Amino acid sequence: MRMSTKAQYAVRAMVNLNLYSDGSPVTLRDISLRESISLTYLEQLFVKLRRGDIVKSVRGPGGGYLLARPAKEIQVDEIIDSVEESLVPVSCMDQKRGCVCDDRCVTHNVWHGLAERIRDFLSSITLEELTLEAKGMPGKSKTNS
Amino acid sequence: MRMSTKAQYAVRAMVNLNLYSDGSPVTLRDISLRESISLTYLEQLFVKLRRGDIVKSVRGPGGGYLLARPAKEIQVDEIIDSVEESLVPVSCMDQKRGCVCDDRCVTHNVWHGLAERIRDFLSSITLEELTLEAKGMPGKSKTNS
DNA sequence: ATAATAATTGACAGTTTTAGTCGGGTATGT
DNA sequence: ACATACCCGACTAAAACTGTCAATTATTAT
Ligand code: FES
Ligand code: FES
Repeated sequence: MRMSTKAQYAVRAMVNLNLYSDGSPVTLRDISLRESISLTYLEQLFVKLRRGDIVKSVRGPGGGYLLARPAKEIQVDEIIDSVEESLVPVSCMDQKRGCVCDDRCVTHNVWHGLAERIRDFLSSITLEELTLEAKGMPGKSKTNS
Repeated sequence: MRMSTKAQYAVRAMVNLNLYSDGSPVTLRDISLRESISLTYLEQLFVKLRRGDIVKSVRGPGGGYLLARPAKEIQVDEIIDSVEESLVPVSCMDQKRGCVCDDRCVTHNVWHGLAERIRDFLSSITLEELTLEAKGMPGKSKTNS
C-alpha cells in the first residue's frame, strides 16, 4: 500500500512550481535543482500533467510551465490521476463500472469503501492550500489530525 | 497505490476460516480449496498470522487453525499488519516516530493525513462484521457508501 | 513404536512494476 | 541561424510481488 515516488514527485513538483511562479513560465531545470529530481524524469511527469490539464507549456527560450487552472481548482487527486497512478486499492475495480463481483467477493465492500475514503481525502486538498502551507501561512484548511 | 494480493488473500482466508469454523480446527487445505489459493502460499501467510496473534495452530491429525481471539476483536488492519503489508503510503514514515521532516517536506501532511484515514477505516471493520456480511445477514455495521 | 497427518521453515525462481536514463525530435524567441 | 526548452518513445537495471519446492518437526491414531 505505497504511493509510488512518481506520485510523490508529481505533487512536490507542482507545489514547487506554484510556489515560485510569478506569472512567467517556470522551467523544469529550476524545479529539478530545487527539488533534487532528475530533469529527464520531470519531463516525463510533466508531459502527463499537461495532458491531464494540470499545467500548460510555453516552448522556446524563456518558456517553461504554468498552471493550466487556478491553484484553488487543482486537487491533489487530480495530480496523481494525471501521472497514471491508480488510487484504487484493488485491480478488479480499476476504471470499469464497478467490478464483476460474482459471488465469492466477501471483501468487496472493504476495498470499495477504502477507495472512497482515499479519493475523498485527496480531493479535499487543493494545490493552493499546500502552497500556502509551504509558505508557512496555513490557510483556512485543516489538512490532518 | 495498490493493496498487495498477499493482503487481499489474507483477509479472504480469514473470513473463510471464520465462516466454516465450528469450534474444531480448520485445515489450510480446506481453505485452499474453497478460496482457490495455493496451499503452500497459504502456509506462508498463516505463519505470519499466527505470529500476529490472529490465529493459533493445532498440529497433528485433526489439527488446523483457530482464531486466537473472538472475531469481534479482530480488525481488518490487524490482519494486514500481520502479513507485513505496510498501511502507510510513504516509506519515510514507516514505523519510526514520525519521519524526519527537516524542511523540504511540503507534502508531509498529505501523506500523514492519508495514512490516518486508511488506518481509521480498516480498523473500524471487524472480522465478525465481514463474516456476517458473507452469510448474507448484514450486521449493525455500515461498511461503505 | 510406527505411520499418517498437518503445521513449520527457508530457499528459490518467474514475472511484473518501478524508477530512471538515453537519444533524438520539435517549436520558438532573439 | 541558433540557443533554449519542451516533447516523445524506447530502453534498462533494480526491486517487489507472487508463488513453488523441498525438507523438517510436532502430534495423534493405530
Ligand atoms: S470483483 Fe472486485 S471485489 Fe469482487
Ligand atoms: S520526511 Fe516524511 S514527509 Fe517529510
